[in-house]
Amino acid sequence: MVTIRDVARAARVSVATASRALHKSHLVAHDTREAVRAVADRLHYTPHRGARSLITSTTHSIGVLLPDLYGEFFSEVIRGIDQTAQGAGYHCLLSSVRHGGPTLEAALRSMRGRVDGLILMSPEFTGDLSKRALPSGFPVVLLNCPPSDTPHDSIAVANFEGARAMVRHLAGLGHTRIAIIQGAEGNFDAAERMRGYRTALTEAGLRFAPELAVPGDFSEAAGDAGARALLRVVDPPTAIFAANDGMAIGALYALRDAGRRVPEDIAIGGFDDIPMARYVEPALTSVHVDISALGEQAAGRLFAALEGPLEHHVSRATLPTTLVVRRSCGSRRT
Amino acid sequence: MVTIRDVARAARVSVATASRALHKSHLVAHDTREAVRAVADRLHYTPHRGARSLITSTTHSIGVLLPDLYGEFFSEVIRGIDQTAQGAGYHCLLSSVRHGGPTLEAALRSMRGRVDGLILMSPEFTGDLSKRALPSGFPVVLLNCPPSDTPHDSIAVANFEGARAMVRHLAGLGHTRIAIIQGAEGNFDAAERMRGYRTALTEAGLRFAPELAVPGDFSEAAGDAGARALLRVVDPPTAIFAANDGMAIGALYALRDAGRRVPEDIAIGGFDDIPMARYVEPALTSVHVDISALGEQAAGRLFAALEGPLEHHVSRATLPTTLVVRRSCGSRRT
DNA sequence: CATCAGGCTGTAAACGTTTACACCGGCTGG
DNA sequence: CCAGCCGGTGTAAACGTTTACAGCCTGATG
Repeated sequence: MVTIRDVARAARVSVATASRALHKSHLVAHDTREAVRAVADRLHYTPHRGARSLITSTTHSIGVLLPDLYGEFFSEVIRGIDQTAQGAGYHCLLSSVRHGGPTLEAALRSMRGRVDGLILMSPEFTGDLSKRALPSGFPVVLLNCPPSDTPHDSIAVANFEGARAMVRHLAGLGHTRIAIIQGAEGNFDAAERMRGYRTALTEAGLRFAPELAVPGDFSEAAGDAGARALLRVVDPPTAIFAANDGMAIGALYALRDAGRRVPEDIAIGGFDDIPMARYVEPALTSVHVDISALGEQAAGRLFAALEGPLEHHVSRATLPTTLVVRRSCGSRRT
Repeated sequence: MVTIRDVARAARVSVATASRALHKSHLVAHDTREAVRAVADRLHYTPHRGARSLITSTTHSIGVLLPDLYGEFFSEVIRGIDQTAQGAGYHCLLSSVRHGGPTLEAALRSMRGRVDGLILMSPEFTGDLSKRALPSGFPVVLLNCPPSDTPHDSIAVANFEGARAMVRHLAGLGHTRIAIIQGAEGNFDAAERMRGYRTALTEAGLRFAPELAVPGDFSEAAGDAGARALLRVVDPPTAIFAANDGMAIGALYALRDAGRRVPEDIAIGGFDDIPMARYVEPALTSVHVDISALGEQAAGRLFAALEGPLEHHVSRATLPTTLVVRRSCGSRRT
């Protein structure tokens, strides 16, 4: 391994000068600087990050903690984060907290000392984190986490408003029996979408019917099963709001299989507006979320906190959603 | 920040004993060890990774370099890698090499000194990497990269065999005008699938017709456009092989829009077998790839090289694919 | 001419670990 | 009773950086 000492020796300067030439350039004479840089280049010198971080107590990396990774949702989030991080000269240390695996706290511990800040996405996160696992004042941005009293920035998708808009739209089309296939149990996004559903029902003067709210877990299979269950209730729904597009597509499959026409017999709406939504048959009405923007903003907030930790006050942002009407809800052709 | 000195002082032992108590436990008396650990716990001590890596010249992280992140393909790969890495006590430093962004070499440089090994996925990778950007002997596993003469392990999906099996199947159903919607230009996966397509044609006694090979880029929109183009050729195809499922779904959309029935008028096959494939209408015949296994195996190979660098010889593995026949190709109902 | 400023460079001390080496008892075996 | 071993512990040196401090030289100012 070639160290800065080797560079200094080869360039016939001291290590101090070498170090300065490489990144505090204004303190060193022009010729010396160029000479050192040439030598460093020739020797393929790369500074040892560990040693540097020992001195500066900074790593130029951020940690990204996600729940189990699946679907294009996460790759979009990661893309947004990574893009912003690269722009700021940071690296992303990624870790997923799987259900069976090590706990959130263990994951946090293992990241301590490796990262300057953290983006934590944990829709099932219950709240009391920073107390134990993190140095107080450690920069953290919460992504789609349930609100908590911890003093951290947070960014979330407007789940409530999006779901509400969808259900309001369905009600506006004259539906009175509107069902929901819910997201995963204990999931914050799922809970918020459910809340939006109920609120929209009330606002439309409709009563919440427990038999029209079936459980799900965001998978296509759950949408399939959910739709089948809904077809069996005594006074079946004329519209179904699936808490994400995957389940909506599963539901489409089940309805087709049962001989129901969409949207003529029954309307369907999803959530997320994944790219595929407009290509299924019928094209899926959904709630559009700019997922990579979610990642970008989270990273952006984190870097803001990192670069200027002065006068930082906790912010809670919400990423807006927009209703995208296509054929599956029957309002008009798109 | 609480250091090992603090722990040592609080436990009334030397730093050496403290250090040993924490991970070379057999060298220290039972009581001392427990005492030190209790203190470390109470103080929330976490070792400074930089300092440790300075001594051991090891980081316990691996770098993961991916092309632009999109679709569920990548989140699956990452999932597989991360899972294996966590099992081995490693972290993943993730970076994507975007088209407009910094070059592959820059990305490699920025990872130097931060990671013990590297997983590089770059279907457009041209070959001459290790020479300059990496210390020689640095453990690298290549994922879906074009074969090169660099002395690195590599793992790839059996693109050629999968595509060949698909096209052979279509030919076996009696189709003689079989088209392909190709993957991205310059992409190795795409090229291999194309090669499988041509080989299968030849094996079936069919002639390659250039007008039946339209370009694409793995996106739904490209599948849409590709299918429309294919409908316009003078003697249109009776079967289409789309180089991935996204394009196949785009093609389904276009065909439906043009009033063609699938599979009665025209058969369709995809590649990847994404979860959604079985839920579209008609259910999509595809080539199944266990994507997360790809990541797992890559990580596995890397750790094998890291833990025991002795007697390591370059290996090239191929992840098998299986043809999944569903309704879209018309052979039978599933 | 003496002094001083300021640009440039070098010396050496830190940062938090791990570990080679030395040390110190107490026990065993001759 | 002594030599030697061994389990348990401490001291201090390394790892590769950054940076405070000091020093040197040149040129300008009094």
